[in-house]
Amino acid sequence: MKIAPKTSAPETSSKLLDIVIERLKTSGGRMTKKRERVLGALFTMDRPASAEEIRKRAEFPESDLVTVYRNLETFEKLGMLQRVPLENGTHLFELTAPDEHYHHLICRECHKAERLDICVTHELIDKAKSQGYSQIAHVMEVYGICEECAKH
Amino acid sequence: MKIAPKTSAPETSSKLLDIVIERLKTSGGRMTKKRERVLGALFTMDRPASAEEIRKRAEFPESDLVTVYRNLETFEKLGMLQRVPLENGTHLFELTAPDEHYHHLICRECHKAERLDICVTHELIDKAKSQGYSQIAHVMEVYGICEECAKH
DNA sequence: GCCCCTAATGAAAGTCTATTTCATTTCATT
DNA sequence: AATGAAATGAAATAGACTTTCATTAGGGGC
Repeated sequence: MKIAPKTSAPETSSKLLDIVIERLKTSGGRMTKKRERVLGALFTMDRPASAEEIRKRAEFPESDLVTVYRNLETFEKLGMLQRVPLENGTHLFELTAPDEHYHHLICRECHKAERLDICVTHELIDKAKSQGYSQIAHVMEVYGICEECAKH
Repeated sequence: MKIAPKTSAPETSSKLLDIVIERLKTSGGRMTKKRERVLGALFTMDRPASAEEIRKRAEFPESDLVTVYRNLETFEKLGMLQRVPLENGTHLFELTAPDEHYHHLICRECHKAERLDICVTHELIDKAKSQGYSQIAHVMEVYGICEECAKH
């Protein structure tokens, strides 16, 4: 399956679902029953969730966790799914608008993550404090391919 | 081993090593030969490194990776070590000034991480671009204990 | 210097998220 | 319906990190 390059398509009034389906077709992907259920699960979530939570929400047997992972990977490559890193090295997953990405306020204990609409560190922390969060920590890391690696 | 509360001690001219040792003693910890080697490794690093890299630098046999992890955990609890999350869910580690923390510019390929002195997202990205990084992505997440969890 | 308590270590097994392999099934296009 | 590639299922694997438990060794008190 080839994955389409990330184009900032003109934002029409079509829903996220339509965009996903369109991108899927464009890239040679198919809409299967399982994939529909995973998508459905992602759509009903109001916050990022773990692969395991998504499996349950899609009403898949435990053995189908691998299908969830594979679908998440697909949506990620389509530029419509974001991986939210937790402090323990695991991830939550969430559908996004095309090629968008979000930041979150994440409970260190229950891992509930809620989306934030600001993107500046001290504002984020103020926001967290004002919402009653304690023991606040944050990560902000920039990833990229360095010039040296880009040559190879 | 009890861990001392994070106090912002008045910044004297004492070196980082002295501070680590002092905090260690205060919290009931000991300075062992192995710990000295791990600390030594951390001190000679000019950038965050993986536990495995630290093991090599400390000239430990492979079986002592667990000792590295345990020491990293100790230093982290002392408020003098930061875990830098990578995109793949693993971490790099780096000594920090007491209760400080840093952000980094990390190569998505070789995982080389260099410290940044700015803390605002768009500035970070501009900096990354100006340094020739490509395929730039970043994470900025805020972690904390939510009010609900704090009650339990 | 010697005791003694407790922290730290060593070895090995265990956890857990996530990925890979490969045979089989299923989609969607012709 | 036939066909070729994509998706799935089952099971094994990867890999970072943790835990258990017996043993060793700091370092304060004497």
